[in-house]
Amino acid sequence: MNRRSRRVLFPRVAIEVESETEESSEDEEEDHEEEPLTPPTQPVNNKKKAPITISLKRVCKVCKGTGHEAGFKGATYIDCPKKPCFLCKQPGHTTMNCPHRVATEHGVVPAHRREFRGSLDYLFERQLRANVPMIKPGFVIPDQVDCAIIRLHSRRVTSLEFHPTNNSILLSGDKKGQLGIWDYNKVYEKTVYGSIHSCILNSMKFNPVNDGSLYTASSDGTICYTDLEIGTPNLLMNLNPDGWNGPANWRMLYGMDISSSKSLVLVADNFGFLYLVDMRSNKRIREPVLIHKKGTKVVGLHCNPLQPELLLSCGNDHFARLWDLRRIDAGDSLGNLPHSRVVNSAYFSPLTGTKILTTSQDNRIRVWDSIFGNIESPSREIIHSHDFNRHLTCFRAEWDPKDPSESLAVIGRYISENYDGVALHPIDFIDTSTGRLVAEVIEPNIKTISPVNKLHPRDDVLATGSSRSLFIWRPKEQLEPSEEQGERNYRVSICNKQEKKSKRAKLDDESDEGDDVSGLDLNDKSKQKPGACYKVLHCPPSSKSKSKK
DNA sequence: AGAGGATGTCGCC
DNA sequence: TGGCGACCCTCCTC
Repeated sequence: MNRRSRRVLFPRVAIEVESETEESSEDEEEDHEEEPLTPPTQPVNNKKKAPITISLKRVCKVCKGTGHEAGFKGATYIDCPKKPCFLCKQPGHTTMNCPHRVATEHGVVPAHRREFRGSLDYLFERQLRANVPMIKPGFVIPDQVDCAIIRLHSRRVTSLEFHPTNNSILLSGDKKGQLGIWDYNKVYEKTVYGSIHSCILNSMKFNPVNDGSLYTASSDGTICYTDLEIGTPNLLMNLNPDGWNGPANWRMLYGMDISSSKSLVLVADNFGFLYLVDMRSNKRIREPVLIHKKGTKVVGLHCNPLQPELLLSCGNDHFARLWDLRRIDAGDSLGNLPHSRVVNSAYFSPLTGTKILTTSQDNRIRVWDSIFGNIESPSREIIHSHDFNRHLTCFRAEWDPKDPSESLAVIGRYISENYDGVALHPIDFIDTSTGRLVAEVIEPNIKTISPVNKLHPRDDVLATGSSRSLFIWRPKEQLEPSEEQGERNYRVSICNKQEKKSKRAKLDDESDEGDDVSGLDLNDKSKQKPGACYKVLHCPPSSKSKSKK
């Protein structure tokens, strides 16, 4: 086709310009000013082509309407006013002035006091209530990055687990199926096993009788059992023995837990089925059981810490479900916990196992105070921004296993806040008994969202997976005081491309530690060195200057 | 610096 | 029930 005929066939182009002369100061319109806009001449032979309209009006990126704009203005995001609030999902206001955003109570919707008291309530009062401490201790918040490992993984982190006996070992799984092992007390001691799985490592659990080995479940449809010293995976179960036969047949494993008293590995797939594998014989026992709506993903499984027969599952059918492992059959759950959208996670409380904490895509964290009562509605709903699934690992609120009152939970936040001109996504510590936001933890160098968080079972330590990097947080008061106010050193190890690049530049003979670089931005790749100890500006949540307009 | 791609859920037909 | 487009405050690579 020559140039001439191309022009003839091209549809008519109309141009709309902003009518009212706005205070068009620095805006991008000037770019268009001199453009030789296609002339709407020669409308020959273009009857069938719809005219193209080029609009120079300010258009909202979200609703395409005029008169307003949505998007980032500096570090503050402006919502489209025509959409319901992005946080609480209610119409009539935007996230910026959502009452749940600025209130420390974070939007708690308590359940009505129930008059009904069944026999299980009495059982709870008689046998378990005495073990539940009534006085809540002060929370210790790990709010200062102590060390970090940048780009340990080549894809985003999907799961984290602390070693059950070695206090400073953190395991991490990623979207590629790789397994990272990091001793954060010796920051530069890290290993990545690249051939455990072929895609997303969704869940990992230690063998309760051998803490040197790990069970992992993956979207490749396998469970692997790996000795951490050797790193060679042993295939325990493979749901796709015939390879790829299209998405309708490819089975992926998500939720996994271990019932140590029954010596079982419990794992569930993306079609709603639960599989039971005996840990002694490494054989599957009984047929898979449909525990959620057929064809929907079961994303979480959790065994009750005190009652070995109780299992909690959650999934994409908008339910968390309670099961009795002694008689588990399709449709025969002990209880169903309804949600309005997908349930990302559901956990029993870590000590007594009598509470349930769930995270749902509807931007709500729900708490059931007693599994023995009426569980049709939660005791509390806590509004919290975590509605995002694509591109990111799902957000999950997790209990602090050290909190004797079983009320503190940690969860990353999707929505950003403007901290001194930088958009940061905090990690929230929430008192689930009141919904109060106990702390929002940030670090100016972590500019990516931190959906994966794990609190240490014994130490006051928080591990965070953010994009491909890992961070270890400790309470400020437990760290050495800073030399200058507002600044602190933390140890950083940088991996992957950066490491290779640095080796090429013959920097690898430099000392691993003590390489202070003042005011370094970890995102500024040109200034990075491997194994350096960076001095960063500390921006504590208490002294942050949130700009709330 | 900016475009493009990977990616999961949901509602509509 | 299945296909498809919309969602839309990501993050990485080229």
